[in-house]
Amino acid sequence: MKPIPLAIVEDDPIIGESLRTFLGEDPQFELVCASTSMEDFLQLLDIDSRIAPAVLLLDIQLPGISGIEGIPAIKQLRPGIDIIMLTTFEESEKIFAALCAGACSYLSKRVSLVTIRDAILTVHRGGSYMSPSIARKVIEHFRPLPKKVEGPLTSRQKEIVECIVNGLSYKMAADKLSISLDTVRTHIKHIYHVLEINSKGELIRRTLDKTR
Amino acid sequence: MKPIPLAIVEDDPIIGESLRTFLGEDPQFELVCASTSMEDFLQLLDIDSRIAPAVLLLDIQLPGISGIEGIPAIKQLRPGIDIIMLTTFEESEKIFAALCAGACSYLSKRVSLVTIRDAILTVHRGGSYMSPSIARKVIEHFRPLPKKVEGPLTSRQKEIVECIVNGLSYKMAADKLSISLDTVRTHIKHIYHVLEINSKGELIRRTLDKTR
DNA sequence: CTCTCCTTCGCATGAAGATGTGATGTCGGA
DNA sequence: TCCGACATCACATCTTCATGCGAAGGAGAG
Repeated sequence: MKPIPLAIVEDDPIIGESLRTFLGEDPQFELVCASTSMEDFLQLLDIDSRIAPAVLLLDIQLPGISGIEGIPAIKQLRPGIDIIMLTTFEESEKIFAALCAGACSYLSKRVSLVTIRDAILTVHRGGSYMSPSIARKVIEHFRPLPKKVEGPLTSRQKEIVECIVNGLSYKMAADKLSISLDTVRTHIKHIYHVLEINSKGELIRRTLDKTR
Repeated sequence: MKPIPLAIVEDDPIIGESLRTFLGEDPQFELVCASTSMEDFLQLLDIDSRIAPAVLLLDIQLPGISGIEGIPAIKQLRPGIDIIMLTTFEESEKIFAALCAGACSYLSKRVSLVTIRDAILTVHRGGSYMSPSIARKVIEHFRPLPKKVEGPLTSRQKEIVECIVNGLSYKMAADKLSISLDTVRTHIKHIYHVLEINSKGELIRRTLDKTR
């Protein structure tokens, strides 16, 4: 098992030192880089392409460019890198923003070094750490369709629409639903009247807009 | 602290019994309902509106209507309910589908009863349980815009596409852009070739999918 | 300067869609 | 039992699309 190339960006000297010591001595990791600011880190990655950490421990609160703001740049320089955010406080909004920006996990700095070590291993295996509250927020965010705008269409009509939106022609829809082409036409006519539209394009747009 | 009204839908008699016993004896919970099928559970909720569990333990694999399939109906009858999926195997795809459908957490049946109890409490406090692997999938799913898919279209072609997606016919697009109908056709032909599609519908879908 | 890409336009044909009129059969409520 | 909503099918007509072929002028690269 090759050691996991690891990078740390942390401006707090005490926490930084403790991370470097603990993780640096662990043969599972190879500490390839330890910066105290986003600027330094980005410059390092830019000038030396050999520095290719697999996992990055990143302080969310940094002087200058913050951890969150730096994520896009990091991802551009090292697309495959897994980023674990280190947070002093569990500020939901910021952690959430970090996840959106491209972080794949986060940890409170108050957790034990062993936990951090385990988190790195987990992330490197393709997993992710998430606290219950953040997990809930994430779930609810990526599923913003609890209130389904009840379409005034009958169930059969919805089936027709689904076929059309999925790219089927009238003929193909007719085959799929085992009805005649003319019946499909009739349904479409009714649907257009109800929705007050008059083209396939509008139907697709309308449906796609509401679904998501 | 009032006990948390709890419901269980689990067809496995052994697991169901162990859940009912352990959770039923815990004063933190009030077991208001324990069904062995989705059909039974939905009927119960439908005929007796007094049954209002705050948290539902739901087996993902049920005879008849599965746990996942039943979630929308459950949410319709009891919109505020928090659903914890119980899974025998950690089938990523199914768990993911469940989360999409409206579950807010999940647990392997192999975890301890204490863990299940804690999960219920966590979920009821507004949190969520997620395993590392699922957490990672979720994060990556709801953030599908790390690589901005640069449309391989020329600026003129993008104008054409915009017209079409906005519901204009070729004729209307031609008027709007002050070019001839045949020119619009030509552009569309090129666009179709480049995008490897062959219908207006696909163009609209593709464009709408990428934009958001 | 030649070559390629982009934009513009024309013509032609067959397929797909939009829309009107009309008909039959089922099902559930008034 | 009659009516209305829904689903099914047919025929007709006109519009819109998809797609092939061909062509000309301008901008930029080599």
